[in-house]
Amino acid sequence: MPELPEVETVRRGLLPVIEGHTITNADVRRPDLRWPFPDNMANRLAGQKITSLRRRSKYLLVDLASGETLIIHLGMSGRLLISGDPLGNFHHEHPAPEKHDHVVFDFDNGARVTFNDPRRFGAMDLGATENLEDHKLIRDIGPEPLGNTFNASYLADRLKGRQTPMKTALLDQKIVAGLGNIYVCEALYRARISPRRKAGNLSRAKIEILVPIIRDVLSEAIEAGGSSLKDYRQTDGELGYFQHNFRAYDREGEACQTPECSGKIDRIVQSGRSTFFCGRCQR
DNA sequence: ATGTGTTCCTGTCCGC
DNA sequence: TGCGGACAGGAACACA
Repeated sequence: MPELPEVETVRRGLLPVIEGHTITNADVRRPDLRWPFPDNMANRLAGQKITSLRRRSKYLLVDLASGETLIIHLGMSGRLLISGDPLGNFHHEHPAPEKHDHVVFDFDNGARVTFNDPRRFGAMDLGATENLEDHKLIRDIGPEPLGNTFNASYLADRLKGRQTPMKTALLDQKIVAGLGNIYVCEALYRARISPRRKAGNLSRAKIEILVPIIRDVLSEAIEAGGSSLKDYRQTDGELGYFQHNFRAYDREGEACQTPECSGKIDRIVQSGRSTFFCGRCQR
């Protein structure tokens, strides 16, 4: 469920709490999430200092002093919760483990980070930091949408000849990293592109419009998440979701907000997932 | 290679 | 209040 902006928000919230700090203990409370945890994960984490905390697409990359990187994916329902008093705001005890608290990390500064994931579509793995680009989970992912290599020329090239609908193309992590169901709907809505439009048929002009819109949608969401970070203590240290106003997503039946458009938001299903769009202004 | 459907798992919500 | 079905922010995998 968390898409790129939510994962980035989690990264930013976690950064001041764990970077430069050492994991004193990792409590691995079940053998797997989506896949089995790597061999000996708890021992490979214990005693390790966090040298940096990065993000690639929807993956959090926790670099360890050992030369390994902990790769974390939140799946649909994964959350990271911070407890303790790492930033010296005020004191409280760690809460007792709750249902679906699968991995608990304790740090030398008193912080505790708990990975909670009811549906267990999340994942964790360890890989050599040096060769992380070649890791199975990372290697085929397309460019970061907020980076320079994601531009109209690149996207045009990737969409060329594709029969798949635009909705599906943008959800494909090999084409562009980090977009999920919500932000694909939002970007296509703002760009007035039909989610059913065959990817290979999208005009160059529309691609030129779409690329900066994808950037805007994601940047705005990160900013909204960032502004909620200040208050993360009040929200029980929960990182993973935040409130955001969507213009099309989950607005079935509501009036289209596009100026001069008298349409309403419809819901259709594409490759098994809900798409929200306005059939009147999105072409 | 490209496109599509299925699958993993739990929780919530809505209609009867 | 209970029950069944639809649905949920992901993505690997199997198969046409």
